[in-house]
Amino acid sequence: MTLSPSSLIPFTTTCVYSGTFIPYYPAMQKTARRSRPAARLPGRPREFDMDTALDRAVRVFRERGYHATSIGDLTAAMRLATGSIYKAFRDKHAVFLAAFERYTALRQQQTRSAAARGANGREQIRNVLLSYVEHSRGIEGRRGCLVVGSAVELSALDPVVGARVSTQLASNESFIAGLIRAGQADGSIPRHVLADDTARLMLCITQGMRVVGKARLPLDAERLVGAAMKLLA
Amino acid sequence: MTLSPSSLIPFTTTCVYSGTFIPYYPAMQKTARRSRPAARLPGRPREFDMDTALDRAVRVFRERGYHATSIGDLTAAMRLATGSIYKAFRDKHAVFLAAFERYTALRQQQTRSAAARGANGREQIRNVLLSYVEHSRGIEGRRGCLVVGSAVELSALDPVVGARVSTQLASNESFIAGLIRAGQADGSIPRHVLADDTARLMLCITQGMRVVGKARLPLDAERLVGAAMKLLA
DNA sequence: CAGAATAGGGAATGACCATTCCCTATACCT
DNA sequence: AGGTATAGGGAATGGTCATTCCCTATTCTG
Repeated sequence: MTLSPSSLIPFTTTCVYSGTFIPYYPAMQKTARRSRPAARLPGRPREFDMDTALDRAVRVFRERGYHATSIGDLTAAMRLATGSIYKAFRDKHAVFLAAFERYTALRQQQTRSAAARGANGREQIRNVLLSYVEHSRGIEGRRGCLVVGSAVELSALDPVVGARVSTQLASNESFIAGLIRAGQADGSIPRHVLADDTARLMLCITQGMRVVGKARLPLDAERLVGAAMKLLA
Repeated sequence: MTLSPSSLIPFTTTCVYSGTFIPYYPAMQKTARRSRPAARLPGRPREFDMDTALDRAVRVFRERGYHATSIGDLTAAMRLATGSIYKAFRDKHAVFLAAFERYTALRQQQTRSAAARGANGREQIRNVLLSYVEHSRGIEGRRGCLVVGSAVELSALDPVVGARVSTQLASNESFIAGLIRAGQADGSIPRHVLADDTARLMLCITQGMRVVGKARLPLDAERLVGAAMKLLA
């Protein structure tokens, strides 16, 4: 699969992934929306755990990006044979999208639970920022963020991934905006703070930390967040 | 040229580009450090303009990244035949490095000249931030930043590019730190502002804007920079 | 136990890509 | 004009990659 040749404007790409995304999964098992225990599907049951396999795919895609990851890299990381991958996913692109979903679901969970540990809006934002620094630092930071990676490597070439990335960023931003407004309601953040502008700026800060962390510059959580909290003054 | 397979830690890559970087350029012409007019080098002179060709390469690499850019994409963009590219550069990697240098030189120039239009440290920083937003917005923003792209796509896989990226980010950061200190000296920025911490945070902001802009979220210069200037309060 | 349906695994396939080869063209020098 | 040195350009090459094929294995149904 090749995504298309050069020039960006006019965007004359003959892109395969233009239409609505259909989550394929040939004979998807275990994701049944039925009541538990899930009614057995016909045929031999899948032997590997989908989430475990996707976690491994996530790791490779985070480290190598989309284009530098070969099916061979995926078979090694996911511990599946070529045929098995193509039995479970339409193609490499589908593996990537599934990995992306898995990644964002886990990250969203981590961010929300960091926020939940704060007593008021202000502390919740501080915790979210601290959590971002921790994920952008050291080994974890070097591994990279799949959203940032997709934004940079694929947004302009692949409309499907581009849409997912935008959705994810918008969701992150509005989560922060919500925390700011909550803080204004509970009195921990002054009324004169512009929630939307500040949230967008904080989105830039968090995504920027992932870039800086990937480039191995050291990030100090207390110092960085300490400075950033001025935005809520 | 393939950069290496999977796992990041331990980083067992057999990377070709580990050693010191030698700027190759087989029979580099015109970059002669001699006095003008440059003494003619032996053989047929190069017909194309190196900077023009590199600007075109920069554009492709910004839009498509390193791995998704084929030699065919480069020949089309640079308007050179395959053989001519390999006559002028060792390989694709060398084209990329030359393009990277060209890009960072131009960007540095643009940023410094934006700063120069400010009357004091505070206004210089405002101008730098405004300039970053303008470059991260719209068509230019969608085209992306080669430094951010390299950080995300190559830093972990390619030590040579990784080092260049880190150097560039560090240079951007210390430029900002310098402006903060200048502002404190000229009285436009309070003494209690922590120059280094604030500069690092502003580095995150600028790099984050490139990510957000690449994902096509709209960026409003006045609103974003208005919020960011609180960091200098 | 036969049949249907799907998973596991690995070899085969066809396309594409980075790089090299080689022939031609153009400069300078004597 | 002949020699040397390099550039221009495009065809040939060898390797890699995504994808398909096909054979085997395992489950459920009747």
